[in-house]
Amino acid sequence: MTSSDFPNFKTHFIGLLQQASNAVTSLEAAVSDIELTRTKQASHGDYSCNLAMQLAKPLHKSPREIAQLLVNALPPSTYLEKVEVAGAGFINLFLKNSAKQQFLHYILHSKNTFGNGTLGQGKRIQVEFVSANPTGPLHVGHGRGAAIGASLSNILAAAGFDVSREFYVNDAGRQMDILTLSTWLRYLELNHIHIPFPQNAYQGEYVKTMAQQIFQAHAQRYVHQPELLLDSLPEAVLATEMNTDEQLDKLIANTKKILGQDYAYIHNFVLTEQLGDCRNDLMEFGVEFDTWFSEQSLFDNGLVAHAIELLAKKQHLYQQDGATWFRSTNFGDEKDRVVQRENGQFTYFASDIAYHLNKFERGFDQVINIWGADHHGYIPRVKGALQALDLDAEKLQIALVQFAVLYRNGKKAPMSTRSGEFVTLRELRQEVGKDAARFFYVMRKSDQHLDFDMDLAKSQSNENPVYYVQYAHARVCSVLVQWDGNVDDLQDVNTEALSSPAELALLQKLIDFPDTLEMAAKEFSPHLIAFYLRELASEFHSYYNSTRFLVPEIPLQHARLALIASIRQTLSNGLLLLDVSAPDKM
RNA sequence: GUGCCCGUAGCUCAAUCGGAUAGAGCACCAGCCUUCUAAGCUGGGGGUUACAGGUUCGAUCCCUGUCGGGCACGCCA
Repeated sequence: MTSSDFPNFKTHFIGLLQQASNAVTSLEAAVSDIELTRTKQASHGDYSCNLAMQLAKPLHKSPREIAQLLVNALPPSTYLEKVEVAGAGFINLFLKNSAKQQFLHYILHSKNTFGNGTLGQGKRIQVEFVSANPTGPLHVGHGRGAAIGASLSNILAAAGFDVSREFYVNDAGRQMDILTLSTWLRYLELNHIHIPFPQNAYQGEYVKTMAQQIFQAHAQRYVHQPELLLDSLPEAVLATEMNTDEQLDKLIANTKKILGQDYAYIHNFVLTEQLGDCRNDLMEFGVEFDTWFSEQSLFDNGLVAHAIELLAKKQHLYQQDGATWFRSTNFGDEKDRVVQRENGQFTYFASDIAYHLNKFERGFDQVINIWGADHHGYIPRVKGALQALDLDAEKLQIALVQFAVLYRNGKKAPMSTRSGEFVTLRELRQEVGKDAARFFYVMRKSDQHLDFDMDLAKSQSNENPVYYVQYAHARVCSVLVQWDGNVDDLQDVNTEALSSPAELALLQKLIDFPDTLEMAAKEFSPHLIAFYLRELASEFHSYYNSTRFLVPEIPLQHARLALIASIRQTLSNGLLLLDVSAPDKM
């Protein structure tokens, strides 16, 4: 038997049920998408089908009666032990033990490709995630998007998609100007020039670090005329504190005027610095991108103006109060949106339209944005813009990740980048470790709120579920080392001896892996992989405690070793999807 | 005020997009190491799925309402 000729049981049985359905009912009454689910109880067989219940109404017969007709019409299968009608009209399928036992050959031949599927059919899919403003270190909230995006990308790749990972760099906006100003003010302080530091500028220590770097490299090179900085700001303000947006904007404008060409240097320095830090941080978290896409480049290449012109040409824009508006209400948005301000500047939305147009022009079959839940109100206008440009908005799918609320010392911790009071992703990694953090993040469904208790995460780092899974992997490795044989020799051994309930349950669990992976890809749900791994590890640990593997009877020993080697392979493949290591020893 | 998300065991979360007796972990109680790793295993108590109706063979899931929590509602990014 080779790895490629093993059928997907689920697909195989759905095909048989489809044939039975065609024999029993007419085309118009037929159910288009036959569902086959795994059973929760062994007495219900391995797979269950509710087709008969769905056909009860159109056929005007009782579900059990239809179920029996379907069973009678079911073509024979070499993998089926028996088929039963049960309960309200379920059709329960029982897999032959031999089919389960032989599945191990498939796993051991497939090795690290076991679980991979063809759902994606090589379609090009882009996943954009994190895309945090490069104005400070990533915090634990960004970590969640990073972990989910990276794991989902891996899952989609395993499911047969051609995945491109992208980080959208917001390097063109006001936030970058505020960071530039903040750094310059700190730099001036190092030159003993003290100007009140605005409350709403970036307070973090990392700003001082960057100022220090500039100071060390260039001394007083960028001091210029700081006395002009406070021009047109009322004296009264200076006496107290600066904390309004208008004051901040005035400071930025003055800074640009004073520094002239040198403004670009500082701006570029802080951007490069923060982006480098971000890239490094993510890399250490196991998250890498194929493309870092610059927002500024959209302006530099005229793509923003081009996108807006295109909308104008298609009659979706109008002028009001001196600004240019996009009629997004025509596409389900609750109000129209400004794309170009009265002062001629394009809005963030305008560059986002250009960005999404560009994504589509790059020819992706599907585009996924992983956004924080606070952006949900933004979806209708972006999809609306795509529709207005006569693009297929269905190709864009937005996966919302709910907020992570951080608790520290039993209290809600602030997470504002501006104030500088936040727990960074780097701190989290150092305190609980990369593996534990990555696993912890995907242990929850992404559209569920996440309570992140730092104290718990730290104190329980030894009880984190990730160690439970890794421990199962290490245990198998340990047994195989003591067996002292070649694992490849187990690929085709006779596995008929695996007949205990625990062994058959484990076999079925392994068979579930490809289906679980496909489901995770379809539903954008990495948490399914994490839960699957924990369940598989649980069944293994239980089996480990009840059964000896290195028994004298060689056929039995080899069969059991083939089973645990397959478990190890599956754990390893699953952990790899989450970028969690699979250690040989613990 | 309007819109979106959510409410499941003491706590943190699942439940294969409407299926059979709603499941795990933590915590609590009682056991298991001279045998392949005890970061493990076995057993136990824990629930009116926020509440009230509705839809149907069948509802944690779909619809309506109430209560409670989060988020978003800018010519900010």
